[in-house]
Amino acid sequence: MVSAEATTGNRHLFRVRDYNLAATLDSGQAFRWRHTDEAWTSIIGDKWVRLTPTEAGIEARTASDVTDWQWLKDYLQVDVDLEAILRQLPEEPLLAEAIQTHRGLRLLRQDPWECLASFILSSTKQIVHIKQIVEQLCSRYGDPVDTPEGPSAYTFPTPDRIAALTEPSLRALGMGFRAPYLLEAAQRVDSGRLNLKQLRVRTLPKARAALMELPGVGRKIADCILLFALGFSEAFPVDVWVMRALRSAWFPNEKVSLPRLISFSEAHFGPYGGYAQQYLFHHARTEAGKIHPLSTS
DNA sequence: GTCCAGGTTCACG
DNA sequence: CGTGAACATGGA
Repeated sequence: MVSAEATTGNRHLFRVRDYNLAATLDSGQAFRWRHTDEAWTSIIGDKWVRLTPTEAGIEARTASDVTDWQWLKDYLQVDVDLEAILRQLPEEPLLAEAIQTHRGLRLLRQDPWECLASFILSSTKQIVHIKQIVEQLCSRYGDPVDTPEGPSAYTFPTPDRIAALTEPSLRALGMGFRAPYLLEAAQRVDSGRLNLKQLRVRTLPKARAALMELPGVGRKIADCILLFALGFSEAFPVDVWVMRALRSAWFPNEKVSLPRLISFSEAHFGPYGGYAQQYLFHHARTEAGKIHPLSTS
């Protein structure tokens, strides 16, 4: 018996409604997706993937034949009941507006190592630049991947590959003071001193504390890994954009410190706060792009 | 040239 | 706990 989704070959249709592919892949949770004529292309694990939104759902295409598509189903989180999650978020104007504007924005389930390494490189960097550095890292130290045609593609380099590098060779990719942080993280993961997969089955505070033992990983970056890779949907990364959104919408003309905003978000947004955070973040960034950078009113 | 970017760390009240 | 400076680099 063949189920509706058991397509063999290099194409597969994920029947899913309410999935905003553009918002999901371009909202700063993953850094390797490229948008070309209606489709999104990236490397997941060791596979080249192209995704196209269609009426029926998401059409996926790979370079070579695939028999089990579970890895991609997990990555995209197509089985998540988004409506049920959104119903559990507080009903407030700014959040409602963000959800309305970017209806169908989802959270991905990424590889923990790639997510950790990428966000170590993210601190005080614009997303466009993070993408550039990540691509440099992959093309220089990743393994080549089969593609249908076009430019060559590479995997995200494994921890042991990066662990064997030197700080200057990483700095040569333009990552600046983040280079020693990435190197140290790679060495700890490679040596087994940090077991990323095991963090999934720990409590959120313990998993967060384990991540924050890494140099260059504070509360915000730790929460990104917890939310985007380890499945902790209550994690709520507070970056500059979310910080501004929280201050303007929840604490207008009040001086609220970052630690207070963090404890507020922890108590206020609940078990799926991470979704609220991602809507607020994406909404803030896209709204900012619509107005002139210098118009502050 | 100036400002800012999905922050973290360290020093100091 | 709260604040301020330093940290590299490049896009706007």
